[in-house]
Amino acid sequence: MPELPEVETVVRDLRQLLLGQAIGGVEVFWERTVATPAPAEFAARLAGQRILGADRRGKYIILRLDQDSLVVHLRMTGQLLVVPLSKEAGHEHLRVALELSDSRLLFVDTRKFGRMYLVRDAAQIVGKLGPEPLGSSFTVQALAESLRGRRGAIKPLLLNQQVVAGIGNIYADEALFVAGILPSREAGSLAPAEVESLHAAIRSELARGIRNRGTTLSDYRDAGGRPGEHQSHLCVYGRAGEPCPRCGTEIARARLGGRSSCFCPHCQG
DNA sequence: AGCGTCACCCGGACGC
DNA sequence: TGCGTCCGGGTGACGC
Repeated sequence: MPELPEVETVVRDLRQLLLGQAIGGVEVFWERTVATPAPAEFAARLAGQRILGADRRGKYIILRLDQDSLVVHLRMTGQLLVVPLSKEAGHEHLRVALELSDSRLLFVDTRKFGRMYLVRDAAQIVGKLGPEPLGSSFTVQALAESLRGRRGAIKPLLLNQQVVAGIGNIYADEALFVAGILPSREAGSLAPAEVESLHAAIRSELARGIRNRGTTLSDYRDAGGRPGEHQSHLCVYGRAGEPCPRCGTEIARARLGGRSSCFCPHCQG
């Protein structure tokens, strides 16, 4: 499932593969994948534009074009695949296909959650996101400021993209484990040293995920069709009932804000 | 404003 | 085996 490290990996690949290519024909097989504008306008406006850049903001992929930005969110099961023109285009769960100068860019998405937005300015989609967790504006002070006075649990707050852009369920659980903080802790009650640990853990866990080219739990592939390798490094996510890798206590699971959270009751007590 | 809940999807895991 | 049911993941809409 594409979280920030997977998206970062995809963007790096797209930058290698797509820059300078012009968009030709566009086919939309699942209309709802194109969130804006309507599919007919989407295809007409894309045609003829060149791809000038590929960037990431939070979990959004931004392809910078001559006139517009094509903003893509993969959600759970979306994949952007670059395939040679010579290869036949058919693909299971193919939602959108862009014909380029010397390849095809395919949006494949089994569960149909992923979305594409064609907009003049990417800020229309990503403008309200919080700071990049690996960027210089995400400081200990910025995190402390976001937590101040919050009565809700820390875990759901970490998933709030306006607090920090790009933390998903996997990395939220892992960062809280590394920082030794229970997911149910009241966010505003964290001591300064805990905020500092959490800040460091968020950055180190995301960086580690990127180094491993992302987490592959089921069907994630990067733009070259390869799975990531980070899943074997996870300490608590998806391991309820198994022993904690640090102390051996059984990993527990709880529901917070409608999401499942895995944690070690001893290390995170 | 902040916090919780739900809809959107469907493959896979599970129970019978 | 085959059928039914539930779960999960990110985001935005909605209600309190």
